[in-house]
Amino acid sequence: MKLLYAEDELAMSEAVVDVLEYHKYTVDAVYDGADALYYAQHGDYDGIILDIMMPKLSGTEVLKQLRQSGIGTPVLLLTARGEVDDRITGLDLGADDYLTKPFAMGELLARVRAMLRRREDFKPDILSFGDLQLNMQSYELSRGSERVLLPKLEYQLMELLMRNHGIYLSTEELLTKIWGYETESDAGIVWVYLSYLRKRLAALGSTVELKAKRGIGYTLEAAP
Amino acid sequence: MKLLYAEDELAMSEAVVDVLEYHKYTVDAVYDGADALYYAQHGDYDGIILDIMMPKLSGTEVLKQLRQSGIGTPVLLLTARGEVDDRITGLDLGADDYLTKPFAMGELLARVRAMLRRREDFKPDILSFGDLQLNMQSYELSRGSERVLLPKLEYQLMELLMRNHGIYLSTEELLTKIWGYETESDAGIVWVYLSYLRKRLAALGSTVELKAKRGIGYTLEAAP
DNA sequence: TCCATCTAAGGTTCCTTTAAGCTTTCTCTG
DNA sequence: CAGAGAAAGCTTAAAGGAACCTTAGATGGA
Repeated sequence: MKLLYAEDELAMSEAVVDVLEYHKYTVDAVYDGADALYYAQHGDYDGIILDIMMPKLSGTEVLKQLRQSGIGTPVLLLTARGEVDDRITGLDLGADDYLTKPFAMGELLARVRAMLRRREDFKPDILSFGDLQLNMQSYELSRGSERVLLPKLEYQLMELLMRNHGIYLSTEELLTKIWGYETESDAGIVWVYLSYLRKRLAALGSTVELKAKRGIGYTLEAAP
Repeated sequence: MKLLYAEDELAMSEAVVDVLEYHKYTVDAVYDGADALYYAQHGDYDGIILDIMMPKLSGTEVLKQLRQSGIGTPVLLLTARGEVDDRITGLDLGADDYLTKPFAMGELLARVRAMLRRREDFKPDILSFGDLQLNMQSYELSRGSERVLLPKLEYQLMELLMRNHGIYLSTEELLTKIWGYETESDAGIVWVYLSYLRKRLAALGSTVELKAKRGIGYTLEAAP
């Protein structure tokens, strides 16, 4: 799950990013409204968290322009106490939720989860494919009674592959979807993690194979 | 989906090309009106994006000459604010849509999608011809329960032939459409791949034949 | 100190291309 | 109209290289 977080106050931003990343989200942080708009339009995010008070472009303005350009990514607005008018404006403009500063991290997480769930219509907590189950709460990959706890990146890669089984995802796609829009890493890092995942599949004795197709990409395949 | 994008401002061009390619379009970029016209007439594009203000030949002039030479490829015009007259001219000349600069990338993408959809109506994920099916997501060619996973170039060739069954495609046409407009390879490589495909058809026991017509080209034919 | 992540390097595989020899079809000429 | 020659088309084997894979060890944060 990839989030964009726009907040101009640096200390605040770092704290929130830490918490979100700890909870396995991929987070791109930006520090003003102009960047927020640019990233939201160019990147491929599952959700956006916008502070309202920002340099260059306010959060509400970013939201307005986003919706005008036809981008429906769910947005959570952060409002300072007393900015009630902005809050109302935000909801009118198509925000999915708002949160008043200061807030508890737990509450932010709950709102983010709710926001993402709401959009997906119905998001089960367990993803299945072949003889495998991926628990999205505990990050455990299991086959019958065998189970492993996946590290963050392996989990994200596995989730992406399971959601798109049967469809080939290119190295570049995996790279930008997991490592972020403007990572400096190259294809090699993806190969390393694909290799890690194959090892996991083998260790679990799964019948699921991670297939590569030269020049096309990767996909999961369940042996008969 | 293959797009031609004509824009003289380099920074702008690069940004847009990035976004379009990220969204899986194949993009050829040119930087003046003369090139735009040449490429549009000689290449095979699903859509064309034309800036109006360009060196050598304006976007509207390019559009006019294109339509005069009987090329109906959908065109999206980019107009700077205030060039309203040009915009109207453009629509009269047969542009499919226009977009005023500056624009949001999301909006551009939406317009491009709409433009292509308008022409294509609906694009299925499975191409069928005779007793064959080609799965465009898994790259599998199948006849009943028999199936093969095609390598990239064989797949592209098969897709092209299936889309144009009954129409003869010349060696040069196949070469430029698959290997690209300015490849150094020659006809021989096409023959090699046609031969590979024949082998695939035989292995699947298909009734479909890949016919050659000397000096004309190739097409698929389903035996009764 | 442990664990997740990344870098680097060497190894492997499969796709693409080249090249060469063969067959078929067309055309030109006697 | 027959036959030679040329051009186009066909097939296969094998080289070459890019894409892919794996591992070991470095790095850095908790």
